[in-house]
Amino acid sequence: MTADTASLTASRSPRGPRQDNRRQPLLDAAAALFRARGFHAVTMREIAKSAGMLAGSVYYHFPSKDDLLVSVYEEGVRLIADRVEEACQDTENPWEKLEAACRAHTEMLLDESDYAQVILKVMPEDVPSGEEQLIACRDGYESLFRNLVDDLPLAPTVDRTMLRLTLLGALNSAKNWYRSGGMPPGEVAMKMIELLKNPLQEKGSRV
Amino acid sequence: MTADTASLTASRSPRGPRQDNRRQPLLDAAAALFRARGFHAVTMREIAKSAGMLAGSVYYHFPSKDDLLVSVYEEGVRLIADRVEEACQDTENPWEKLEAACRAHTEMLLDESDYAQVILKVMPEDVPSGEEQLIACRDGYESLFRNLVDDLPLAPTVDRTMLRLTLLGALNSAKNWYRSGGMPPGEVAMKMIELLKNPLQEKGSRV
DNA sequence: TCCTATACCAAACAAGCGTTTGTTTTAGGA
DNA sequence: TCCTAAAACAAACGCTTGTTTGGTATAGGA
Repeated sequence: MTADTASLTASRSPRGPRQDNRRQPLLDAAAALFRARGFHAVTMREIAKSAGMLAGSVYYHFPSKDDLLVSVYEEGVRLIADRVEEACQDTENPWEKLEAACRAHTEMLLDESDYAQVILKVMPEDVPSGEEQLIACRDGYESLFRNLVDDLPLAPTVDRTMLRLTLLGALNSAKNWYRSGGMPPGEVAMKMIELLKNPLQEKGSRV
Repeated sequence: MTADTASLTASRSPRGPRQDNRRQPLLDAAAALFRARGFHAVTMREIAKSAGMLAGSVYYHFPSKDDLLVSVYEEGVRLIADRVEEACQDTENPWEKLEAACRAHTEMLLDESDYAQVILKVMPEDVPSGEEQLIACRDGYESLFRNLVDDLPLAPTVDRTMLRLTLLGALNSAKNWYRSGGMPPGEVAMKMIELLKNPLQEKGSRV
């Protein structure tokens, strides 16, 4: 029983004692550092030290710094995508679906996950050897929002692509000014959506 | 006469022959490289080579890589601010002022100036020794948009700070997807403003 | 023409980088 | 208890980095 669960938990080779138990702390450390300072400014020695080991030891778990970043990035997209998809399932109303998705998206990017925040800090072109992989990963996530916007009942003049890009651009930019302790991230998302939904001038406004 | 114009053209010391005639090409080369690849990914040797000199020679014009970046960044803010302020002066209408500003802003960031695009690519925290300087510089520019939004006749429920952040965030994010040859940058700006001004649902829409 | 500050080159510097190598510790299965 | 694979260390590798140094061509003012 214990042997079974152990072998199922292991991610690579079923043989030998303790498998990959330090891989996750290493990813965590890398995620925190990449998010805070970007890909090029972080060294393997820093990542290793933050996980309690030496630089050379990292190469037992990851073949290169680029590969480590790709793993962090993909985990980040996975986490935020899971969370957003889950949030969408609470309602059938297209607007409420989009709002829930934007709340979840913004909460992940502003507050909760170093992994998700790496997506905003590290650009695919920063990592030439993994650029295509990162772009594909990010595009896959964004297609989620494309579907949500496509399902919206909108005035026929509205450009849905531009709406999606405007909305995501505005939400993602919040990481440049957001400080925890003030308005919660979910409220940031809702306020931005309200700005887009409602007209800026009152119907009967004077002047 | 020629002596007078020469001494006025010189930017630093009025004594001695040919003054700083290679400083500008150096800044141009740095701007192009920083914009394309970011601060940490670009080396002094690349910048020097792109300007037709050797790495050590750059230090005759700039005391450090950080200082070089700060000079490029400040020049970028100066260029975009001048252009935006100029664009605002063509009208007295608050909405038209903001629209002209956003058009100019977006044109600079998407098309015209390597210097201006450095502002989006390089984050102040990438350059610790110049962080405060860059932040102050950027904040000064953004206060321009604060004034423009403050002058808008808006419904009293509209949060003007959030509107400014949403608008600028959306405009700036266009550099992530914009490709020249398609929609012109000015139109991108106008479409985003229209999305914010007008309601997304038609007044009498069914469903 | 001589002089001086300008503007660069050529070469090196120390430090730090990502990565490799060979060895050692460690823990579980037999 | 012994064995084996996992997972780490310690040290070095070759290379690149930002920067410094000392020397040199150059061009205008006197």
